[in-house]
Amino acid sequence: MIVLDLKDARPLYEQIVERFKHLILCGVLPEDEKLPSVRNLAMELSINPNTIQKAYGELEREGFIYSVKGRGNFVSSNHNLKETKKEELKQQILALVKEGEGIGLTREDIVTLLQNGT
Amino acid sequence: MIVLDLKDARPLYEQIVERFKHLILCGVLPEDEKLPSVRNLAMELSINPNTIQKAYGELEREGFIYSVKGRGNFVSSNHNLKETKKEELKQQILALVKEGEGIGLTREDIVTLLQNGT
DNA sequence: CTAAGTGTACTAGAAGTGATAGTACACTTG
DNA sequence: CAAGTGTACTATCACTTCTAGTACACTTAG
Repeated sequence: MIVLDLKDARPLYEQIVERFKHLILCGVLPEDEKLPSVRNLAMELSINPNTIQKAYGELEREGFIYSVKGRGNFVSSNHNLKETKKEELKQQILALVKEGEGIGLTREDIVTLLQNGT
Repeated sequence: MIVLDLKDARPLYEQIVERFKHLILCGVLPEDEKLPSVRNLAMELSINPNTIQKAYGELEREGFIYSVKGRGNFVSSNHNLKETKKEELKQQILALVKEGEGIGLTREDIVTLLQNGT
C-alpha cells in the first residue's frame, strides 16, 4: 500500500504522509477505514515505529485521520479535505502561471498545454 | 537586490540561488552583467561568504552564471535557460492538473481559473 | 611592481533535523 | 489476563546547513 523511495531527498515520514493523503483524497481509503498499526507498518517498511508515529501525528494534525487509543488510526471524513486540496492546487497552478508570464509564457500556451499535453 | 527570509525553511544558499535565477530569467540582470563579489554580498546580507560561494557554485553548475578567477561572476546568455524554464514550468503545471483530476478538478476549472483568477 | 579585490579550496565546529533504538505506560479487544 | 494498540520519553548517530578562519592564485588599479 505504501512505497518508500530511499533515494528521495524528502524525509521518510513526509513521503508516508503524502502517500496517505493521496490515498485518502482519491477515496482508495474510505471514511473510518483503519490504517495499519504503527508497529505493523514499521515492520512492513523496515523502518522505525517512531517514523510512522511522526507521520500519523502529522496526518492527524492536518485532519486527515483521527486516532483512538488502544484501537488504532482511522480515516476522517474527506469531503472538506477535497475542497481544501482543490483550492490549494488551483493556487499552486496560478502561481506557476504567473511565474511563467514573467518569462514569456502566455495563458494561450497553457490552454494549448491542457488540450494536447505539450 | 537580494532579500533573505530567515523564517523560510529553505537554506539560505537555496534562497539566493532562486532569487538570482529569477533576476536572470526576467532580464533584470542582463548577459555578462557582473554579480556582487562573494565577500561584498556576504557583508551586505550579514551572512558567511561560504554561503554565497555555495550559491554561486550552484548557479554556475546550472549554467546561469560563469566565473572568472580574480575578476568575478557574470551572467550567462539566458535564451536557452528561458526555454528550459518554460518547459519545466509547463511540466509542473501539467503534473498539478493531473493530480487535481484525481479528486475531481476538471480542465474547465483550470481554464476558468486562468480567465478570472478563481 | 605593489596592493587591493577577486574566486577558490580547505579544515573545524555549532546547531538543527531525520532516523534509529529502547523503554515504558495506558487503553481496547478477544 | 494476554496481545495488540497509541503515546511519550530519552539517548544516540548521521547528515545538512551555516559559520569561522585560513590560505593561495589570479586580475586590476595605482
